[in-house]
This record gives sequence, C-alpha cells and structure tokens, in this order.
Amino acid sequence: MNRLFLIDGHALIFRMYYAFLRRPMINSKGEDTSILFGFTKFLLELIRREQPTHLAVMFDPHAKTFRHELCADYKANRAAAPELVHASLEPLQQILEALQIPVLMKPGFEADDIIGSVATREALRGFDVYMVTPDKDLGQIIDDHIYQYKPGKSGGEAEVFDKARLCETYGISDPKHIIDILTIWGDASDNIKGVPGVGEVGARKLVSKYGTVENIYAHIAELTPRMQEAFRTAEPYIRLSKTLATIRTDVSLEYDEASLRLRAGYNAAVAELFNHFEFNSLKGLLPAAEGEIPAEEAPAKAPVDCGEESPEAVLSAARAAGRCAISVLRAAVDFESPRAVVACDKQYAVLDATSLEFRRLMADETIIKSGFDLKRSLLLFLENSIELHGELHDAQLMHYLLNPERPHKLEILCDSYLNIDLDAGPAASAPVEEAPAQPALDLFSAPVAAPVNAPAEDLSRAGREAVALYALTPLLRQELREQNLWDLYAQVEMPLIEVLADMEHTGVRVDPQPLRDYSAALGVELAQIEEQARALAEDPLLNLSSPRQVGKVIFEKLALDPKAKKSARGDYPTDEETLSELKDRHPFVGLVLEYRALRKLISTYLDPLPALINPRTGRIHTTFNQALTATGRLSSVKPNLQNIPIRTARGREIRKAFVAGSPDGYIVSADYSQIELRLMAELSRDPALIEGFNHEADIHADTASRIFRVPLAEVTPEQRRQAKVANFGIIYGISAFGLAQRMEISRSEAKNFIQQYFTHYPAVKAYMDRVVEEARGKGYVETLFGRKRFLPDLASKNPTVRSLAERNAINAPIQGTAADIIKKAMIGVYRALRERGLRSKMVLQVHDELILDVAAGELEPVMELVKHEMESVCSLSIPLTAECDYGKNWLEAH
DNA sequence: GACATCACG
DNA sequence: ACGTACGTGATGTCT
Repeated sequence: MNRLFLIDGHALIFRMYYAFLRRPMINSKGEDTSILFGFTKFLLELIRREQPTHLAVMFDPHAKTFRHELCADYKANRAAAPELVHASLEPLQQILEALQIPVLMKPGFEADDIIGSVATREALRGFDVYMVTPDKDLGQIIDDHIYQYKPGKSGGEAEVFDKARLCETYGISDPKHIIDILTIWGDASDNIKGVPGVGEVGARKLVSKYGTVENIYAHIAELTPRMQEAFRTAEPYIRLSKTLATIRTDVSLEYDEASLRLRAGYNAAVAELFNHFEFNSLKGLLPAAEGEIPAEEAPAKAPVDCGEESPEAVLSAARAAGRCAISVLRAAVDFESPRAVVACDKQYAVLDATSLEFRRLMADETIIKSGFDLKRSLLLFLENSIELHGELHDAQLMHYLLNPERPHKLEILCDSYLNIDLDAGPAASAPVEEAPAQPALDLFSAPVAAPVNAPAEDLSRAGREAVALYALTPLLRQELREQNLWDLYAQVEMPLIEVLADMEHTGVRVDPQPLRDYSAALGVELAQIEEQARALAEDPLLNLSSPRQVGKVIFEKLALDPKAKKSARGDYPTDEETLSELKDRHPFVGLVLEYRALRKLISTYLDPLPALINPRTGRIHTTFNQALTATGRLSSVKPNLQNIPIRTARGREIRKAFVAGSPDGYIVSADYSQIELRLMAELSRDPALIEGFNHEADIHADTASRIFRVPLAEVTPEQRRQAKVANFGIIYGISAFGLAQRMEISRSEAKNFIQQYFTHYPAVKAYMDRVVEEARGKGYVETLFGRKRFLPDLASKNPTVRSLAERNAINAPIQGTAADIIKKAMIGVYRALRERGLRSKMVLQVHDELILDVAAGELEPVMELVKHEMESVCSLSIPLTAECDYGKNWLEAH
C-alpha cells in the first residue's frame, strides 16, 4: 500500500521555533540552526518511523490568498513572524531540495488548501494519505483513506486521527462538521469572526445536535433566547466565516505522482549542507542512498536481541524460570480481543489475553510478573476478569522510587541500564548489503512498510519491550535493595497498584443533572457580569478571560494604580492578590474577580464533568498517577478529582453531584487530622508540639497560646489565625518573606514572629537545620519509610535555587511520610473490605482523605473499619487521628 | 508551547 | 543580593 505523507511546513517551523526558543542551537559559525535542525530531525525520524512511500512538504505563499480577497481583515491580527522564521526559509528549501523532497505551493492558496486538494485526489487514487499537522482545521479533510497525523508534544507519541476517532472526539457524525465548529467558534488568530459568546464547547454541542451552521439557523427558534440573539448578531457575516474556515479540495496543481515518491537518502549535497550546519547527530538518521556510506556512525545503541517463539515454549520457560515479563495491548481493529506479549529471557510469544493459558500464567502466584505501568494492564485484566497474583515488578514504579524526579520512560531505562534501543529489532544487526529492494529507506531493515500503529508493528514493539523488561527488572530490584527501598516498594507501592486499579475501575458516581442546572444558572450570572464589566470598560468586545486586556483596562484606562507596571513584556499583573487590593477603587475590579470565579467553576468543573461520565457505568473514572510527584503523593488526571472545590459556597455545590452508587447507599469521607503538623512533631520530637497534640484538641489555638503567652481560653480568633498560618509555614520550610506575605505583616515583624515561634518550639528549629545539613551531606532526604528525594540544588550557587532546595529538604520528608501513611492505609482498607466480604468500595484519595462509596446497610462497619485502618498504620509519638463522616453526597460527608 | 490564573491538599 | 513559602492539574490566551 502506498503511504503518502503531506507535511504542513509552516506549522512545523513554528513548532520548532518555540521548541528551541529557550535554548537555541547555534553552530560554530554563529548561525542559529534551531528551526533547520528541528525540522530536519523531525522529517528524518518520521521517515524512519512511519516508512512513507511518498512524501511532500507544503508551505504558505508569501503573497495574499483568496481568503484575503474575500475578507480584508483576514489574518489582520497576526503579528509578523519572528525574524528567525524568515531567515530559515531559504536554507530549509535547500535542505529539502538536497534530500529530494518536493515542496508544493501555489500562489493564492494556503498550505491547508494544497494539502486538502492533494489528499483528496490521491486518496481517490488508492493512497493512504497522512496529513502531518497539529492544527485541528485539517480535521475536516479526514476521510476513509485520509488521516491526520498529529506530532507528539515534546517527545510524546504521535497521534493518528481517523474518521471514527475524530467524530468521537468532537461528538460529530461527519468530519466536515469541523468546519461548522470552527465557524461558530471563530478563530482569533485568523480573524475569523465566530458567534459572539460561543466557544469551543458550545460550538461542539450545537454542531453535534444540528450538524451544520445552516441547520442551526433553520432551527434557531429552539435555541435559548441568549443564543438566538448571538446567532442573529452573527448572521450578516457567518457565511463568510464559513467560507474562510473551509479548506479547498479543488486546487489544481501540477505535479505527478512519481515526483512525490520518497527518495531521500545520503548524497553529496546533503553531506555538504549537514556539514555546514553541523548536523552531525542527524547523519545517523539518514537512510543510506545506494553506493554511499554514511559519513559518520552515531555511537550506536544495540538493538534488542529477541525472537518470537511459540506460546508453549515461552510459557514453559517462564514456569521454569519462575518469572516472565508482559506487555499488554488493548483490542485494536485488527484483532477483537486484547493481546498479551509474554517474554522469558530473549524469547517472546504473542497470546490472546483472554485465553486460558494466559489466565493461568497470570493467576499463578509462584511466577513473578514484570511490566511497565502495570496498573494499565491490570485495568484491562479487570475488564476481562483476568486474575493476577504473585509478585509484580513494575519497572516504572521501581524507577520512580529510585529517583522520583527523573523521567520514567521505558526508552530511557533501556538506554541507561541496558544500552539497547527499543526501536530497533534484531534484524537491524544484519549486514546492510543483505537488505532487499528498498535501499533508500532501509537503514534499519524494519519490517516492510509497517503502517502507522498497525498491530504487526505494535506487537513486535511489545515483544521488544517485554524482552527488555525481563532483563531490566532484576537490575532495578537489585538497586532498590541497595538503596533500602525494597520494603517500601514491596509493602507499599507494589500492593497499591491493585488498589488503585480497583478504584479507577470502580469509579465514582456523578449525577450530571445538578451540574448542568448549576452551569446554566451561573451562565446567566456570568453574562450579566460580562455585560456590566464591558459597559464600565466602555469596550463591547472586551474579553474578560484575557489577563492582558483586563490589565490594560485597570491600569491604563482606569489608571487605578499608576505605579504598577511589571512583567518583561509590558503586561500588568492581574492575579487575585493584586486585584483584591484594588477592589474598592473601582467596581470593574470586583466584576473581574467575580467573572473569574464563575468562569473557573463552569469551565473547569460544571461543563467538563458531565461529559466525563462513562455512559456504560454512569461513573467518572479518573486515572491516578503513582509515579509522578517528587514527594510520593499521588496525582489524579482526566479528570483531576483531587481539586474539586470546597473553599467557597458556590464551589462546594459541585460536591453535591458526587453521590453513592446505589440510591440507598452513602458516601463516607475520612481524613487525617493535621497529619503533616503531627509528622513535624514526630520527626522533630519537639516536646511542646508533641504535648500540644497529646493534650489539646485545637492545635492552632495551642500554638497561639504558647507564642503569644496567653492562657488558652484567652486566645483571640486573630491570634489563632496567625498561629495557623505559622504552623503551615513551618511545614513548608518557613521564610520571613513568605510568612510576611501570608500574614500581611512586614518582613521584620515576620522575622520576629518566626524567632518567637522557635523559642517555644526549639526542637522544630533544630530539626529544620539538621535535615538540611544532613541532606547537603547525603544528597537526599528521606521519609519515615525510606522514600527518597534527591536535592542536588542544595549545592547551587544561585541563592534562589538553593533556598528552594532547602525548603524542599524540610517539606519533602513531611509531605512524603504523609503520603506513605495514607498509601498504607489504602492497602489496609482495601484488604479489610475484601476480607469482611463488604460490597462498599474505596473510590477516591485526596492526599489526606479517603472517599468511599458505601453500600446499603454497611455504613457502620465501614466507618469503623476505615477509621481503624487509617489510625493504626503506624505507632508514633503522637496519635494519628482520622475524622470520619457520611452523607448522601460528598458535600454532606464532609 | 509558554504563561497566567486558580482549583485542591 | 536573589525572589521565595510545599505539592499538584485544567483552562484560557497568545505565540
């Protein structure tokens, strides 16, 4: 099958410009080669990875296009391209010419139109066409044999969108409807006017319901009054906007198919240019042209030495060895059930993950399983009722414990521990001359024209991964032992994998209706605020979401604070702290704050959450990241359920939507009381702090009574508030400046305050000094359970950087021990629920809080069990207390 | 992609 | 003198 790749040249140039902005590449002649290097590297890697048979690059013309003819304002907002972009165009053309890669342009048309036209035409002739661009505009061209290839962000995997995936992502029935979404949404950078007040989300909703803009106007009476007005306002220009947003597919071009055939390879012209620009590292990426030899061999990593064998052979080897490595692939179009690749030593086999033989292997507790991100596999096992028992070696998690702040990617581990290249299979070691008919492409002798993300390639890649993991995990295990991290791994992180997989799989029930209702109500308020604010600013187009525009109104038009003019690019600060101070000076400022608060709730919680409810389960299934934070905490993504509002009344409303799975069930929430300050007491052994926790219910009042030297009963609310701020500061590695800011006092007052604090808590001061001092010697700090955080910046000469590392040295053991403790509690709760045969489920963790979905009739035993498990994780010099409550929803349970 | 902003512990 | 309290993730703007 012919595979044609069409590259959106300008999109790629701009991407590279920004990618290298902070660290440009300058060669020894002083030339900035950032864009040239990035562009060329991308192209060569694309060729190697995706094996196109045909390829072309499209650029926009210098002159104006037909869109400018239609619309005087088109792209009028665009700032001139950076100088480096201009300067790179000419040499880039030279490089492409040397590589014999055709460039297609046509006066009057943009690159998008050329891509659209060529793609449409060649797909009809039987090509598989891949449009390489990050821009969503080209989505409208996607069709049966036309795909969009979105380059991965900063080293990530590229994504391929086909018709089905695009339609699913945008909730539409036809890729052409992308045009309608863009038309309604508008595009500020192209100066395409959309329907005012309707953003991406609104546009998607309307288009998924009505299909086209025209059809929306045909049914305009069905819209809300506000929407109707917005669409009427847009009516005069909306046809034009749609024309501008529509990519042409009928541009005639003079090229022939043969000229697009990929010939890129090493030749004299390329050698000269690469030598001139000093692209030495790119030479190894170049396919060797016939009869020519690459100028320089990159210090090659070895390919993965592996081979596919029969399942019988690999399984019996695994049983004999007592261990295996696995890599699991979700069902793809080409195979209806998920696949599992199992490796033992250098052999691997591909199995149906639902097969009996694979189930037996996974259920065999005498066989150790190695993997990478095993929680992902476990989720798939849960979906298919595959049991997993025995020791788990998760290379990602193991490496996370060894060095939490380094990236935990399998490619990197293979490189640094095994010196092998995961992208290279065993055939790569075959002599070059044995390579068959396609010499221009065949540097790596990869399987012939492996299609993008195709099962065959995925499977052999998975095979290499499993073989690599088999070799990798004993090394990591050994290192964990040497660093005294094995117990933490084996008793906390390893068993937690299953707990988290179960929580994610269960999910938390969310009732969409209250969220939708509340969104609508706040939307009305928001519109009023926006209207008032625009009136006050005398700017009907003011975008209140733009800090820049808001800043200009406050500091230029209203001139509320003539002194303020900060930021490198001439922007004014408009953060909440600044605005709160100016609030009484002009009503506009209050409106901005109000607007922001509402906008946050609507666009971060109220609108996205209903869409994230899995229609099959009626629940939201977050993903917990177990190998991310520097301190050992979990994080939660897609969505983040660890930052659901609670501090404001309006925000709290959202928690009402988090309910029990069954109508007669309950939500139970249990949180550790003051766990971090308690751990400061434990780690510092400060007598006063310990005494406070052993005798006094209100620790902040106790602190206030001590530092202000007043009887407990006479502590004022203000004194308590100050003491509370100070106690928090202590945990974070207090600084006079930071404390001054939070307490709204002067820096010298803060300094005195801290001194006062330390007089009463001398061991806290001693601990803080000691932990920093020790860390400077060892290079790392540790939690109570041995979790490490390395702090090389303690030796930095930059005082800012060094101070941060010192605060990290104080905070990380505390935050990290708290993380260790709640993880242990989670394992305890999970096991206890199972042992007692309870149907209730733990569904969320929010750092010091566990949330459970409790089945009818289980309220009492579950509350008792959770409290007990949380409080008995370990025995310290202060009690660990957990407060437990219940309700029909998360708000009531708090 | 970077930055500002703001939600949580 | 530097510019700060610790740890996260999502959204929006502007490039």
